[in-house]
Amino acid sequence: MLLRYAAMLRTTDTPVHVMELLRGRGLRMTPQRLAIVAEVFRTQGHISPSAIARRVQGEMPGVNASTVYRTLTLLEEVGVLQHSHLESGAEYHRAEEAEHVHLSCRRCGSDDALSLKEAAAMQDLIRKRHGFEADLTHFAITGLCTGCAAATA
Amino acid sequence: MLLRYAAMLRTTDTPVHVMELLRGRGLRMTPQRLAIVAEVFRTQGHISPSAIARRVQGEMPGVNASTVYRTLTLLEEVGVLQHSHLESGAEYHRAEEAEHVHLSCRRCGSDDALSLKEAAAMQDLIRKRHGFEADLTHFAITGLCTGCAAATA
DNA sequence: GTTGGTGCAAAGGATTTGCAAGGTG
DNA sequence: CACCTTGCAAATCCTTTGCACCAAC
Repeated sequence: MLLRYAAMLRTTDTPVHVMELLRGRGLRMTPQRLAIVAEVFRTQGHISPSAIARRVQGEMPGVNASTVYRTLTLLEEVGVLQHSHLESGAEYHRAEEAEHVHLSCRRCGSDDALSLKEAAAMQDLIRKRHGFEADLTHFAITGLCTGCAAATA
Repeated sequence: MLLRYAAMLRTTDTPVHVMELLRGRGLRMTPQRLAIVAEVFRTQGHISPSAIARRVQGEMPGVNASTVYRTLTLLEEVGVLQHSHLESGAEYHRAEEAEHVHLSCRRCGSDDALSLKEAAAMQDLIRKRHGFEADLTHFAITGLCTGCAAATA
């Protein structure tokens, strides 16, 4: 079964090292996990657990939602994935793309990102006054994008 | 029925103007709404819908959870309450206390707040580069408080 | 073969909705 | 006495869990 999906490793840019990472911990790579990782990695930005479940089930019928949830939790513990809280709820993305600070417009829904430099400046500001080490990537920042701010004013 | 709870208006600092606000829109003040507003106003900081339901039902048995949800939505539309997204989910608070930027420690759960001045500085930073009008109060900011940051390092 | 994983079914919890009965202004 | 509100019950959603069977290594 696993062999049928091995090709996916190359064609969809799913990192081979995920498999090694799991094996190193005595865990196993299964077709389901492969499909789930591939789905998240293939996604630009973020994707919700239920959306992942829907898509994965589309290409690999029979995959249970509980498997998706268990896998996402596992992959986050292992450090492959990470989730953030957006207006729509929890959303997953590759851990490497975690250095995003989400700016989501509450009016048009557009999604921008703060640069690392800006994020660092904000962190410094918070650290200086509160000694608080902020993780600005975990929650989004809502507001109005340029266009909507102008339209509203 | 309503009269029995009128005293609450004075004893618990529930704003009388809420009643007037509702009446001005052709809406009605009911004992249930009064109890819900009082519960949120009595709370330091924020409180979840389910917690409100639990407490209100404690002092006024029979109040249905659906009433709580409908009331919270209504009171937010009217501008009396507002909700933010914290680690635990959505939480309500009086609209006047909205100028909080929540700093919640992911390790010990402590909850600090950014001052208006700091929040403004951060908003400026974001506005300059992105033209994005950030509302830093809607989502919390996670991270590690001073104590936990030291313990972790 | 071990041991970890998956599907299935059921349980939970948080919200939402339709509707008839009830209360407010 | 209109018409807004509530309670009730049912229906969704999303997520979690227990367990027997199955598959990865």
